[in-house]
Amino acid sequence: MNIFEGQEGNMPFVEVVGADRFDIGRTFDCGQCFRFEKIVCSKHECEYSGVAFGRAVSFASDGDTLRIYNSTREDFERIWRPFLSLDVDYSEIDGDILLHSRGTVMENACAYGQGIRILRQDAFEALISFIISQNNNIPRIKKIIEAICLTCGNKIDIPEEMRPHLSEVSSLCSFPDAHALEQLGEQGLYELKTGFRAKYIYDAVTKISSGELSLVDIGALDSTQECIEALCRVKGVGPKVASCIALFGMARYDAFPIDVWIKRVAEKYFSECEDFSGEMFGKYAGIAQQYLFYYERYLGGE
DNA sequence: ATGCAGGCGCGCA
DNA sequence: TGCGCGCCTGCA
Repeated sequence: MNIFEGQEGNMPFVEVVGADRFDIGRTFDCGQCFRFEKIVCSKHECEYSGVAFGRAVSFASDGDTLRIYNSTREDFERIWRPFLSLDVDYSEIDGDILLHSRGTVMENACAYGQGIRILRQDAFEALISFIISQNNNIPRIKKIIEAICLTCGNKIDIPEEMRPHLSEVSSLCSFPDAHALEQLGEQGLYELKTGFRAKYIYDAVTKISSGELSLVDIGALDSTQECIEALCRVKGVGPKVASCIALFGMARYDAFPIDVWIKRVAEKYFSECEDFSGEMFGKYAGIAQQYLFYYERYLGGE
């Protein structure tokens, strides 16, 4: 994997050549993050852009070349390489998953989802986003998150050359911190159409800003099970949401979120298993889950 | 129109 | 301890 830097007017970019098992489209379209959109009229084969870690960024691919717009080399090393998990060996992971789950279902799912990367998102953003996701659909989840960012996130300045790489729906605001959300109050959160989740979000942000709950500490706990239990102390966070936060916000690859799609997978293909759980799939169960989820949801399992 | 969308909390045996 | 129901809202 070779890294190059370049410049378009005032906009720096980084080019990554030869990234193995990395598919932008699948990574950003598999439902793990809510602030990235496909750029329809892109001059690249595939391009997704959005906001993460307080920066507007665009990821564009042509063959095995990935271009990251509006990023310096330093940003790439510090933010985008870990965010995209480009330092993780997915051939080893896929090998381990297939070792644990022999059979055509997992083999097909693994092939179909080839190139999906579990992003390392900001843990706080993941906490709030997945509280919002409960009993909800993806377009509305995205709408609510955008409204939250627009209301109390910080405006992000971008070089003019970045414009064509951004989606119109992007508010160009950072995801707010716990303090900013707390200022909104439960009522303010409710007015952003969060519905019955307003009290859950408010409980989360008050626990975070008071220091009662530390995502850094939770992320450092020994076992993923402990992480999930600690996250479940927030109202409105149950096993599924906590597993998503651990998987997508803390790189706990053994966290295994069980949602309706995975329940369908369990019934359809693993009905003979008495105790279907993440433990069947080994230390990368969460990534196996993502393959199965993507396979069932976007291919209908056929 | 009614059911549903990547769940969870609560009340009730 | 376990299970069923109601929930904000928008969309088909």
